[in-house]
Amino acid sequence: MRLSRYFLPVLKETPNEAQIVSHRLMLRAGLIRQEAAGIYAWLPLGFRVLQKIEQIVREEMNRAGAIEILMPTLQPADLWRETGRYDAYGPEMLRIKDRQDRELVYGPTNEDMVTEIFRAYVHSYKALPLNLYHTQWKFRDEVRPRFGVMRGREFLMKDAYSFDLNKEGARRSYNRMYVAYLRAFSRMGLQTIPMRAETGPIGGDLSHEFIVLAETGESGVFCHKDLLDMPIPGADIDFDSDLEPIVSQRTKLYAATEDVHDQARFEREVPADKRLSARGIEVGQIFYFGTKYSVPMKAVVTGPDGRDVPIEGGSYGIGVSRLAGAIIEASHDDAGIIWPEGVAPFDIALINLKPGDAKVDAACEEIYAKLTAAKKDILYDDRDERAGAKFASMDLIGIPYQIVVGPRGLEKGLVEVKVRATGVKDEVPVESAVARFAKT
RNA sequence: CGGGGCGUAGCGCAGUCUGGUAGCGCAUCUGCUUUGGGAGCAGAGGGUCGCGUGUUCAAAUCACGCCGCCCCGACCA
Repeated sequence: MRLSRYFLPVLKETPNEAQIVSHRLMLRAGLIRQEAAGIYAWLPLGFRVLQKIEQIVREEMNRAGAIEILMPTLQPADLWRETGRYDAYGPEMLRIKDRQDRELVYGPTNEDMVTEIFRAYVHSYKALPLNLYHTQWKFRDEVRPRFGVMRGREFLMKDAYSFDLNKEGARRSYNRMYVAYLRAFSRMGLQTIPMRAETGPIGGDLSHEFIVLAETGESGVFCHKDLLDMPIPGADIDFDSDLEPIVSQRTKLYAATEDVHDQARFEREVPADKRLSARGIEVGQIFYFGTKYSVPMKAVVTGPDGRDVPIEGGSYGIGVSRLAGAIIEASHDDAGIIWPEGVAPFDIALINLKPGDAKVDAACEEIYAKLTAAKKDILYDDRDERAGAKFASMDLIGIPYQIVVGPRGLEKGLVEVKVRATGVKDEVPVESAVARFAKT
């Protein structure tokens, strides 16, 4: 993409509504535009990041055996009356009437609807386990939206729903999501720690929040430091195998958010030098809720013994739009965003320091063409701007690598390759710059 | 929803207390000079001062009402 033809409205100054660093940087780097309290438009660069995050989540969900669908944002109110949630959900749920006076809600979540879909088609235990998911916009009319996309009212969420014949099956489904989440967040450059979470009226120990440690996190968190060094399961992990060892290796160590934190137990179970008290951002939550929806909605399957049983369910959410903010909170410096490679809007920034100079233009065009042919996404700054302005905006938008091409270096046949995260710069011949990125 | 704050050009702000024909910086446009870490000079364009009602000869400024946004708390992907 040539920057001269792109739409990248970067701001030199910070709009005064933004207080936390991720919000400030998202506005300054031209990722989002606020349209109302807690409601944002995604500009080209931000939309690319959102799509990268969504795609990683999709790949890991598919790998874990979940099946993608797409449910609507608007849902009939009657569906919510079946489970009693129409009244229970409260003013956080946006209620709408259409021209025929039919009642609709803008979905804050999809347990009711997915259960409706399930019961319409699935009647045998042989079809289980089943896990259906989608990534769709949600609306929750938060009392106090804040921190940009970190706590918006409209937000993009991946939500998955598992259906199993019994508790043992549900546990296996839960474990699959647990492992898939570890992998997904890791691919986004995030270190997450699964922590025990509130489970609601169903109880049990089957709910975890996935927490990213960050100073600006909304909740206090407490855990065993060894959780920071746990290996992430590889792409070759067999999701049909028994995942319990991977899960219990973590769950046996203390980890809790302040909501469920037990200081006495923390001190009893964790040696003093292993105790970590910090702040964190919740980027995902998984939980098992049993027959909470299947009973009222009569989502039953016929078991091997010929009797109908309500399915055992779980749901699993990832805040896709929130992740864009959370990643920035976890990865930035004074100059701007530092995108991890997996979610960067472009792979490489190509900076032409002197557009109009035949040799510099030719070198840039060659690099641009070759790396594009190598399937790299390049943001080519071909604008007629001063060098300083180009460096500053590329640092701000945080593309992981910069290739800087100017007349001074080209005299010696060299271009500069800069790593955004470390600031390390190498002067290398054009061919090696291309080779360095074309091979991976 | 309780408490606090803000709304003046695309962005950041001054002007409001003490009413008198709306200003600064950045950005934008034109020209010249510059050109390896957010350039300089000269010129230009851009505002029903959030909206409404009232007070007044006169309202960004005073009064009342409304709307929007931000921050702190109670609640949540």
